[in-house]
Amino acid sequence: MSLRGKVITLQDVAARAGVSRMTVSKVLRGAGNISAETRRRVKQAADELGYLPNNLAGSLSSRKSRMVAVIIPSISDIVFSEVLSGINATLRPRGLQTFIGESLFEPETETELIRAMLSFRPAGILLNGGTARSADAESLLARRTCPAIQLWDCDRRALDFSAGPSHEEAGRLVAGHFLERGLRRIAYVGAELKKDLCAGRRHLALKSSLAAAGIDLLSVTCEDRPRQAVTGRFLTEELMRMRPDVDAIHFLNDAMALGGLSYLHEIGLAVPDRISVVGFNGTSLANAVRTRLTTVDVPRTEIGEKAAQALLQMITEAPMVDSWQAPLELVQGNTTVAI
Amino acid sequence: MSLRGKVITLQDVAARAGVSRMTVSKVLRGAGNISAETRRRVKQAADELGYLPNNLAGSLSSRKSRMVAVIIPSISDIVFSEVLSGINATLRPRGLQTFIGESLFEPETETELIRAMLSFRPAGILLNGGTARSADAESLLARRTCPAIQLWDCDRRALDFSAGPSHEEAGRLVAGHFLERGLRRIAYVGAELKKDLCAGRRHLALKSSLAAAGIDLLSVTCEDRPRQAVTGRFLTEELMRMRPDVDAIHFLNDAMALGGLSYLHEIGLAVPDRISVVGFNGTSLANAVRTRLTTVDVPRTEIGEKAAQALLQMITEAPMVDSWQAPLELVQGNTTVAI
DNA sequence: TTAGTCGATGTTATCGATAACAATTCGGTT
DNA sequence: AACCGAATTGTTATCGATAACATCGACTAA
Repeated sequence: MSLRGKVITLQDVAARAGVSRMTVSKVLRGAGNISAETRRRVKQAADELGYLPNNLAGSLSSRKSRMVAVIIPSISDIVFSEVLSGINATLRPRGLQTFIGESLFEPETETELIRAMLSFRPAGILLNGGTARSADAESLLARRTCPAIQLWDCDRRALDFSAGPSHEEAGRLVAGHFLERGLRRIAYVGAELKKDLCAGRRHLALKSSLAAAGIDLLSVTCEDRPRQAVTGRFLTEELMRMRPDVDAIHFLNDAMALGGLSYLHEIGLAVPDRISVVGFNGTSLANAVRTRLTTVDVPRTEIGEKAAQALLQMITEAPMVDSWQAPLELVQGNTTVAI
Repeated sequence: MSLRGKVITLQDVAARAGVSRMTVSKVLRGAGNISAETRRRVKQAADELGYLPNNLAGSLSSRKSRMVAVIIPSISDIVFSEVLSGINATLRPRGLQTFIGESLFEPETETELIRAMLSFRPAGILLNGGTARSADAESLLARRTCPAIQLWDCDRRALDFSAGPSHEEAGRLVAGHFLERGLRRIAYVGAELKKDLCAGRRHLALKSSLAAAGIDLLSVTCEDRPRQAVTGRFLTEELMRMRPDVDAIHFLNDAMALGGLSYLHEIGLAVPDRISVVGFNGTSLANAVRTRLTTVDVPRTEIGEKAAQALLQMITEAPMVDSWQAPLELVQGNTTVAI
């Protein structure tokens, strides 16, 4: 398909306004000293011609960019999309445009995205910390010419700044919750732990905290099912078959926890009296209409905001710290009605 | 913050491999006839130097791009993120990278995104059809130099191709469902209809189909609350106060329907025996663990795939049709247990 | 009057690649 | 030996902007 003819360039605007290219460039960027009259003429000419600047040329020439690359594992996961909202809300008013890529938790896809995005020489790059990073990705990042920020993970301090919770703290928090209540037959239910490294670290922290108290954590996980409600339900069924006397379960996330909850409800186990259930993320707080799940609330939007603020600081060369640890809060639910 | 020194360019690779810039360019793009030995040397030199092509320069020079711009209203809305998955899955294997922007249903934000993305001269642009489009946006699109595709809306055929359902058909489908069952006290519950034009058209189609059967649709909507479960619940409460004898409700989407459902369950109204409830999207099919809501299923992933396929065709100049209408299916639920 | 200053605009080189075409090499023909 | 065409590699111009500096006139100060 072929679309209209002539592309309007600075030169065309300059000709129409009766000035040089440079003057047009300055007017449109709001740079330099240009008289009011000339500004008016140039703007009018640009409008009349419908001039659209070519960012490829502009950024190439100035070696500056207003684009920020963001790579997250999954767009449909509300967790990441809320982090993204925080990023957008902070960057957009400052004139920076975010470009989003989805890695699907796949290291190769992430690598390709990093390559593609860096090849546009962005003003900054924000990456999710949860994915395993390929050697190629590491070396691309090592040679970057813009600030890089790690999201969602504050334990692994790889780049210029990190914003996210300590997943190890999260694991300990949940362990403490169970131990305080004197629970001892504790299980963990999760999926795709090999892909989602953060979840993996929460799991390990839970396991070792419990081990320190002489408790052996029973983990029911699988790698080939999605980290969603249906899987939570399915694995909980398995768990209850294997060990019907379990009295506490920590789920990888809230979605899986709600799935598990529905099964526990169905077989008549009272939550939290007979069995304690804890999710992760706090997404259920916003979504649930009746069921209030006990969960670890993570300030998702704020993580995005802090990351974006850090980026802005780095772009403007301001001095700064190198990480922001998101506060975690264990929120008690009222789970008597299953979903 | 200042990041390392020298940026590696084609010239550096050329020098190290002992060939000209042009040869390096050809090798790395896989173009032209280059001897195996030269290819080897060039690739090795590029690897050793850690060369990363500068897409700004490349695309500027060739006036070609491998980037595809996608603008959706909301990233956290699972509906759009599933469309996106279909797009990504189709384009990525063909070497096209998608860059995503979030318009938040705001015409000005959408306009700025269109401007920013077009100024990178992408290979194509995919836009959601649901948002009102500003005059500026229209004129930017009119002057585009790449194919443009409209997503999620097949009624308004503005661009080079449209992929999505007919929202008017959806409204009629729901009307038919109610009428077949002899229901006559019918209500509609929705939010932000001014922003989401597609929802608005579904609503109007429902209203006029019912009017044709002599039925007056009662609409309970508001503009200042999110299109989510809590709002569905809240508006359903209002509705039931205003008109307790209502026997059918169509909700803007599944999330709102589930919110409404929980309230109906709470006040003891049996669904679907006493009152019929229909959602929209079919997202509940995947998410619900126990509650199966009656809903209009939209093939979200497939919409993304069809749109991406059309784009690929246009890029390669192949002849083509100008729209794909997504099939809709009204799926019966088993709603006896509220969420 | 004359240099100095400032504001407004223009000139030239450059950013890092690719297109289009030119040049070279080389084995095979006649 | 001279020539030819295919395969390979190089040269030059260009993409559309911006940086850095040059210019020019008007106005001020000595």
